[in-house]
Amino acid sequence: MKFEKPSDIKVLYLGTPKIAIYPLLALLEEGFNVVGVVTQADKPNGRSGELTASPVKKIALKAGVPVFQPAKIRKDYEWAKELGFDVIVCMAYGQIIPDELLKMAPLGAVNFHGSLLPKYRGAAPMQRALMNGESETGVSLMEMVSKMDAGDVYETSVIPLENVANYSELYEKMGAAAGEMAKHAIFKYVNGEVKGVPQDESKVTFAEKISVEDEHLPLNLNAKKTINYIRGLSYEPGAYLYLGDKKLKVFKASLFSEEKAHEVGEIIQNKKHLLLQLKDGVISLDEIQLEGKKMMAGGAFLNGARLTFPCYLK
RNA sequence: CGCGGGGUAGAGCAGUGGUAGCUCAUCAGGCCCAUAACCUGGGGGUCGGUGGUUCAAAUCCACCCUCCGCAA
Repeated sequence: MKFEKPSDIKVLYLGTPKIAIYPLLALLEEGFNVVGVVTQADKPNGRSGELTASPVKKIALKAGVPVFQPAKIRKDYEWAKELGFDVIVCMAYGQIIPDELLKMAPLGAVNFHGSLLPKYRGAAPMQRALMNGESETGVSLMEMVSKMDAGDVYETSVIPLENVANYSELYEKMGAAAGEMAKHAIFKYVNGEVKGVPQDESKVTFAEKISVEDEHLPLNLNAKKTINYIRGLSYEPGAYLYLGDKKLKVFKASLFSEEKAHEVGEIIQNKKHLLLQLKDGVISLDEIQLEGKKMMAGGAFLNGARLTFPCYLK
């Protein structure tokens, strides 16, 4: 059975954060018949505690698409039976989707994943790729199967990382790439025009979720790895070190010199740059934020910090 | 009523009742082969807002606005 045009195809879309709006917008723009959007429940936002709808929900409401927000989709998916859809498209939904629900889509279920599979399966592929200093990553359109991120890959789009400043920038690029792919790839997929390629199990790696401990910048890495580590966590959630008992987040760092004249973790006195000694060189902390303060340049921080030397970060 | 830290010169900060300061930036001049270095001098602030206490408030009290960290 062939579909003549996107409007003949009934799509159930699953997604939650900002990055997941790109494929949804692309599908809507192309004229797909999006019969439902599934997203995480509204959550209290920040200090105010106001309930806030997910970015994907906002788009769905604006487009007049019915929204479903099961607290636990593992148990709560009966509503989907009456919906009647041909295909499931997913990106960053945030819950594991039960096989029974996947099977409800006669033409299959696909997911946009933020890595070049089989590398970086899991929760934080973009951050891990940057932290590991990869030269490229990308987005993969893959079949959803019960094993996480293990399905056949239909299409990939490569994103070079050389000029990507940080995770936030990659996040935007990844979203845009997924959106571009969604414009044509879903239509080809439902018409059976693309062939799934099984993942090479011997090349599988995992990108574990970023934990609270991960956010604490380790000082035993070399300068290059440290800079990449910071890059992978910037601007959200931000890698931090302790200055006294306060957290000092570092959003951007650069190599300053290869000197090894001080102790690892020591701040080196300098008028313009906030310099940190590492085991194989000195890095400049260019954009930082002290707990309770705004983000600022390292030099600006030095103007008012009144540090007493020697001073250490840990 | 989740916990907590801020809002003082363009930037970053100090200053808890008595004529508003520091570092950087900026402007002028000087030194120097030269300089982002150094020296001298200058400009720039109704101290988030409103009300109150006081002879006197950036500083104490009340309320409000606003920014941020943690936790969710």
